[in-house]
Amino acid sequence: MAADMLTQAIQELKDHKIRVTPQRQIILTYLVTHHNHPSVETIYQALDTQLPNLSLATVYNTLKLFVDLGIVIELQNGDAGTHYDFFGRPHYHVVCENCGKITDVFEPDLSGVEAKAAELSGYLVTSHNMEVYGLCPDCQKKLGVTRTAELRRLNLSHVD
Amino acid sequence: MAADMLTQAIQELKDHKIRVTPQRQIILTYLVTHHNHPSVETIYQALDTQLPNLSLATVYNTLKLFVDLGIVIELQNGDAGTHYDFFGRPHYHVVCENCGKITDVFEPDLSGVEAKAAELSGYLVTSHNMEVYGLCPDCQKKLGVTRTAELRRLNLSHVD
DNA sequence: TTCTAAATTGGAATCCTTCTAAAAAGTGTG
DNA sequence: CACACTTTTTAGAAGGATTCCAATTTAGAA
Repeated sequence: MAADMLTQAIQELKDHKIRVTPQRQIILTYLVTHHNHPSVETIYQALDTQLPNLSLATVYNTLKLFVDLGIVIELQNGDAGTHYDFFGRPHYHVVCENCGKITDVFEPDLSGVEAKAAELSGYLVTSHNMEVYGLCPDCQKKLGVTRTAELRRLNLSHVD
Repeated sequence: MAADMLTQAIQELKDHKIRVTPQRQIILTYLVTHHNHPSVETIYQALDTQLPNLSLATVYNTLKLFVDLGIVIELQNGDAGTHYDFFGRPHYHVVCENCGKITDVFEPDLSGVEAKAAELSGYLVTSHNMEVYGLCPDCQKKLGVTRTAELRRLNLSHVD
């Protein structure tokens, strides 16, 4: 549950001797309880009432910290700006190339990939990230595409 | 071979009724023959002698076009700026978290992922991208990390 | 060759992100 | 509890990547 993940993540900060400030707790709580893949701006605005003096720089700093710790991951969806996602459980993302929507898919089973990559590249592998692209159900309807029509179209022109 | 991939990619432009301009041909040729995952700036400077009046905007426009067509893919390596890679053969990338180096790994075998993601998300899936992170062999030496030492370190503090 | 839509150019403008210096707030010690 | 020290936050400036724009040029078709 959410509370567990929060305390676990806060413990992670303590383990690394990183100060647990109100800003960090509140940003972390936001991320644990919202799975909308927020941008920096979204987080900043959402927390305006809780932390009226919160600085954008702090949001940036905090997110970078969380990403370095592996608590949070970064994603791009074609919009300007980076989006963030609490990474409590391994999952990957499917991104809509039309509207930018990001959907979680919990079905990793990519465990072998890291070992294989390490073997082939000589890298000391620490993590991986997988992104799948396509059209979300809503956009399929909006654009009136059927699976076959879409496949035909993709073969002839590019998406604007 | 490279020449084949170039003509094939140019044919792709024609099929989509996209004009084959000198700028596009030259940028495409650069990408087909260089596998250094160049940034926009790298491409711009490399082509300065061939196309003295080339505009940065054209490089941006052209790369976006190629990405939309699926000829080229975008990657980030932690540096500022986006890097590009001709996608003649399916492969994925291993990125060094210390120096930003990007290494190709040709061993997809992720074919099932798209179908699975489509099934679980309802998206009409068109492509996917996989990135693996770690420390490249050079940085392992430079930093004097052994596999076990590194794993221990990763458990205790974050990378700066 | 001529015509038209598409592409390119170069510079301004925009927007995301980082930097900086000063103030504020944790943490440990005596 | 006060002190000293370090980390963190803040606000705004600065930086840098990318996009936008109007004017010019060009590719490709008729």
